[in-house]
Amino acid sequence: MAITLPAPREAARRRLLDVLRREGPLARVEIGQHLGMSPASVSDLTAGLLDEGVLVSEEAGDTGPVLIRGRPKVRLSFASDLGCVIGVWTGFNRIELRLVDSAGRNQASRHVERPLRSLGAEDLMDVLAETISTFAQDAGGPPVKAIGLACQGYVDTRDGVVAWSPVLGARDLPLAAGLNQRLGRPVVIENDASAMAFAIAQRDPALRSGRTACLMIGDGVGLGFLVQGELYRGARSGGSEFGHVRLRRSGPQCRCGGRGCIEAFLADYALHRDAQLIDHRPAPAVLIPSEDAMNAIVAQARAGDTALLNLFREAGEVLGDAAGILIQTLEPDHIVICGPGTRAMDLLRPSFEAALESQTIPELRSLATIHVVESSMDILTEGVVMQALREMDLDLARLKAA
Amino acid sequence: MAITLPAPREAARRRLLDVLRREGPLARVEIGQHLGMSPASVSDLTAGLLDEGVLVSEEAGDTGPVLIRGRPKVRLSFASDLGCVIGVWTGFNRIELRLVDSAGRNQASRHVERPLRSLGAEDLMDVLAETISTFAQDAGGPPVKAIGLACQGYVDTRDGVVAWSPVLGARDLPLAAGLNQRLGRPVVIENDASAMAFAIAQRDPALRSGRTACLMIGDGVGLGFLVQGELYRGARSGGSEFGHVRLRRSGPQCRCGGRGCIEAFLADYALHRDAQLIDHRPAPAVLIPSEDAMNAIVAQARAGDTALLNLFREAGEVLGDAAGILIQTLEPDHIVICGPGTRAMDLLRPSFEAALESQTIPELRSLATIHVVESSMDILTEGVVMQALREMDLDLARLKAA
DNA sequence: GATAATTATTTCCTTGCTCGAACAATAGCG
DNA sequence: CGCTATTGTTCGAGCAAGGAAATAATTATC
Repeated sequence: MAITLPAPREAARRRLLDVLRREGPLARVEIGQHLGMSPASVSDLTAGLLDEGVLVSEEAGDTGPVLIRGRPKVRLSFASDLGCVIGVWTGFNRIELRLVDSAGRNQASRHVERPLRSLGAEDLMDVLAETISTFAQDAGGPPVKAIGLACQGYVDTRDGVVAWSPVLGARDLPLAAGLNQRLGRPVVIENDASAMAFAIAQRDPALRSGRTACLMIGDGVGLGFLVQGELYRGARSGGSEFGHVRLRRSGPQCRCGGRGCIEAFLADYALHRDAQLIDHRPAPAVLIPSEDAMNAIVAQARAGDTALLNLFREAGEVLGDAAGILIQTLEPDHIVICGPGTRAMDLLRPSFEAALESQTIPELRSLATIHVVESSMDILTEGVVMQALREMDLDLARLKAA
Repeated sequence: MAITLPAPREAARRRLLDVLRREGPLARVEIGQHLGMSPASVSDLTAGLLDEGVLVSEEAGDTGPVLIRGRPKVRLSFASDLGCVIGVWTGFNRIELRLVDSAGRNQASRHVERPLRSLGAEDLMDVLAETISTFAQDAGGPPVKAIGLACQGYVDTRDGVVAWSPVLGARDLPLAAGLNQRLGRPVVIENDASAMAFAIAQRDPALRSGRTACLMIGDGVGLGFLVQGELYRGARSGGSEFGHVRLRRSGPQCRCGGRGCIEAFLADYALHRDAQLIDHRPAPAVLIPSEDAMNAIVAQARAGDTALLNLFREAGEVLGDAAGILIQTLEPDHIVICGPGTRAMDLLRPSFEAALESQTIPELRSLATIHVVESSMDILTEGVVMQALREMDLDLARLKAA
């Protein structure tokens, strides 16, 4: 029963479903233009997918009055009965959830305040599984076919293992298998910065060509690196732990245990902590400050608080150094700075640009376009859902039946 | 006359010639095993190449008595009349040359002492062209079909332009075109660290799988990064300028104009200069010290000179930091440390390992195998020759006629 | 309302790559 | 002198992909 498709066919199928999910319902000719294939080949491919019930032809009448003459386009879209996918992001004390149908359309979302760190491995997985299934039940709708989960730390995507995560307090945690066991659905896990990089690149075609290094600033600092729109995978199929590169030998404390890591200057918890220290207040108990608390710090700095301005100046400098390292190492076409940390980009920018300029070769620096993408963490779930959907693509017909 | 091969055929041809050059004469079945193709397909491919005169069948008798039964293997090899390729490396005050036949066998080599920095663009290219053609004449033998040149700096391989090189004192120098014009032969240029990485990986199959970051220490410090045996290419098809990543904000002067770059601690010129300064001698006039001078410094340190030991300790620390950044950014399977600078590896190693350990996550660090490959600069010409040969592979038949 | 124009899709055919199966060639071995 | 092991060749099938032309489905225009 398991129909094994030949490799080229399979790759073509993937590309087709990718473009259809990204660009919405498309006619066969349009798919052909996107993929650089002849309409004949597209017809051939789509025939199989229509046959399997993965795709459906759009009803003729629902596009309203047609203004061009000629035979009207028949757009193809994902079948509505393919089921849904849940995307999850686990922060330090928050879980973001999102339900998406197989075409990539958002159906429901929620976020839950819940500290995860103190839990052991089994409890952690229990809590996650329960949160996810509650969300699925509340959302109702079509059955959930797969789960994608983004989390901080060094994630082995292929084997579904969180190899290292200071936030989850985990080492070699077989998270995908554990959740799969509890939920009875396939689970894909991914580093959160990689997921965000992927999601952002889905929205901007320019970022899908060439090499894109995506620095996410938020609870921590992470890097997602894309080559021709695909996530770069290292030796253990994870992303990098760029946030824990040590840039100042005797810098502030990082939650990884080291000192002077990039994120020890830029992450929300670091900025919040150092802001408290400036005011001679005790270091805060909550490691992850609220959005309001962060906004307050930024506002105070914008009002002219010199000590805080200094803090952001130094953070910007570290960001510039980090971007400089990426430029001199990876020779990227695009540098994207994203995540909640971009809320203070106006404060970071002067020192960021100065640092970047002082340590990169102009010939290399000028190749890389700097993009600042203001993005909250909920886009993350979008990214990891995309990943899960792509993983499913080859099994859609089978999953439909299940 | 220009026979355009379809893309898959072309790729298959490349792979076949690659493996034949690397593994020496091979029978069709053996090629099939290396490439994972059926003998039938290999026969089909080689038929064309034999027809064009690119390959020849080995004479039957010259393997001596056959000890296995069955139809004897007929090994295929590159035709001997395909001509040669010259590989060149330009150092600060030295030019290395090497003549190689199309099968990759070394035929002659030479090195010339010649400072290149003070020359202008035109003079530089004149000198190089003259040196190359003199070498070709002296070496005699089959006609030279192409030239591969490795040089320091940021090299755009696709367009053949040296975008930036403090050693050559060049900016946007169209070196490949200039030499092509003077020599009438196709010229391929490459960053020297990339060329060395490629050459080293040709010798060790392990380095051709997964991701290999190759740090070359010598006149300067460079990085060659390989993914599945192929050189990583950035936005402008060059490698990186990793040697000019600034690791210490107020470190020693670098020849790029900045301060605290990786190579300002590790390159021969930097170690030599700082050794002179320790002895309160004036900074040396010659920027690139001789091999003897470097050996003397190393010997003096090994004898217990504390100031020099300190110098190497600090250099090792920077090397560890550099490797740490690579590990946390690229998640490589292999880190190779190579080049003349490995002569002092015993002095660098303790602080190298301490620094590496103190700033990398164990889960990531343990993935990467550290290789120290003692290699002088002449292996470089090998690497760039390989590149040039590969560039030629599609035109071999045409070049044979020319 | 008939006809022309236009666009989408399908059908059919060709090309090119790869592989499996059958077959030829060759040499050791009993 | 068969038998067997191994290599290499030939031929045909299968498959992907593209192009030409036929077909289908509309709308604009007269």
